[in-house]
Amino acid sequence: MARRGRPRSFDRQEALLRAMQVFWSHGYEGATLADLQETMGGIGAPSFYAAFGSKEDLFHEAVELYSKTLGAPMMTALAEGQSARASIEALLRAAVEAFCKPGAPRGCLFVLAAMNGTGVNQRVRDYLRGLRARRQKAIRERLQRGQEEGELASGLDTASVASFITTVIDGLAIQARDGASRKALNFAVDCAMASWDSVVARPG
Amino acid sequence: MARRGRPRSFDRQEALLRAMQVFWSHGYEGATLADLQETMGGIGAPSFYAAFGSKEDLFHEAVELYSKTLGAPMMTALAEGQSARASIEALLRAAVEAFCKPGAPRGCLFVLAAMNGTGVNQRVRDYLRGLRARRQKAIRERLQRGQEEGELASGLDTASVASFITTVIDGLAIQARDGASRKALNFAVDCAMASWDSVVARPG
DNA sequence: GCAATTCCATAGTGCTTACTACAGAATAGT
DNA sequence: ACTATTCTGTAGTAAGCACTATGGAATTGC
Repeated sequence: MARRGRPRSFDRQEALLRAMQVFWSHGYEGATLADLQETMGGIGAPSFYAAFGSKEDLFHEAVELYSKTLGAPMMTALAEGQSARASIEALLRAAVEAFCKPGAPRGCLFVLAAMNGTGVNQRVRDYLRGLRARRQKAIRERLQRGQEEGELASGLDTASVASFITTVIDGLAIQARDGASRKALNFAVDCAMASWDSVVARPG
Repeated sequence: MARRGRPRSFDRQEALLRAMQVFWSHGYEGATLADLQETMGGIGAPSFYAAFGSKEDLFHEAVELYSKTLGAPMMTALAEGQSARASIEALLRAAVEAFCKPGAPRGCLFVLAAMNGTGVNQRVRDYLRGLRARRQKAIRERLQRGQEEGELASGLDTASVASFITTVIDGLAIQARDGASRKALNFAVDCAMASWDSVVARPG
C-alpha cells in the first residue's frame, strides 16, 4: 500500500544525483540553495527541506552517493589488485577515469568541494578532510600488506609512500579541473608508477 | 614634505601582509571583511576601502605579494638551474619549503584560495586559474629549452611532462594543507625526480 | 589662528544566504 | 463524502555579506 498524503512531485534519487553534481562543480559554499533547487528540478524550498533536512544533510548524502558511484572503482581497484603495485596503478587509473568522466564535473569532489570557506562551515571541511585521510589510510594499509608479503622493502616508510600516492591523486584532481587532457593525466600516472619501480619496489 | 591631512593609523604594507595570510588560510570567499579588518589591525571599514579599494583589489595585491615573496624562490629555481632536471628539482624543493613555511598557512595560495565558489566571484577564480596556467607554461618552457639543448628526448611531449610536474606541485599543496610532514613531501619530490630519471631523461 | 586636506568612528545600506510559517492542494483510509 | 496525512507555493525571516554616507578628528600649509 502506498504512503498516505499528497505524493512528492519529484524523484528524490534523481534530485540527489543532480545535487551531487552541483556540489561537485561549485563546491559546498559555492552551491547556493537557489542553484540546488533549480537544478534539482525546480522544487520549492519547503519540499527541499522536507525531503533532505538541510543543506549540510544533503551534502552528506551527496558525498555518500559520490563515494558509492564515482569513488567505488578506486577503492575496489585498491582492494582487488594482485599486488600492491597493481592495486596502486589501478587506483590511479580509476582516479583519472573518475576525474575525466564525460558529462560530469572534472576533478574529485573530496578535494574540490571544500578546501576553505567561512567559519560556519568548518564541520563540512573537517568531514571532507576526514574522507581524504581515510582514503590515504586505505592506501597505506594496502602498502603495508605488500610490505608484509615481501613486495616492498621492509625498511620503507609506508606513510610517506601513501602520502606520495595521495599527492598524485590530489594533483590529478586539480589538473583535471584545470582542463588537463586524459592523456596528460595518464602520463602523470605513468610517471608515478615509474617512480614506484625505482623507489618503492624492493630492489632485486 | 609629508602628505597633508590626517595620517593613516596603520602600516599599509603590514596590513597587506596580514591580509595575504588571511586569504591564504581561508581562501577568497572564506575571508570575510570582518576577518580581514580585524587581522589587519582592527582598522575600520572606511579606512579599509580608502586604502585598498575593494576586497577584490586587495586580493590582487595580496596575490602579487605572495608571488613576489613565497612564489619567487620557485620561479628563480626554475630559471637558474643548470639543467632542466636541476631546475625542476629545485622548483619542487622550493615548493615544499614555501608550502611548509613555519608561521605561515600551509599549502599554495594559487591552488587553495579559490577553486570554487559562487557566481559573483568567477573573475577571482579565473584570475588564479590564469596564474596556475602561467606557472605551468613556465615549466613547459624550461622543459623545451632542455629539449633544444639535448637534455630531453626530442620526441617527448613537454606539455604532458609539465602537466605531471604541475600535478605534483598541486598535490603537494593539498597534502601540505592536510598536514603532511615536510619529510613526507620531500619524499614525494624524491619519487617525482626518480620518475624523471626513468621516463623523462634522454635514454643513454 | 585658520583653512584645506586626509583619515577615522559610528551607523547604516541593499543584497544574498539558509531556512520557515502558513495556507491550500493532492492523496489514502473509512 | 469526510477526515487525516503529506506535500507544494507564496511569502517572509533573521543573519551575514561587501560596501558606504556622514560628521568629526588629526595633520599640513600659510
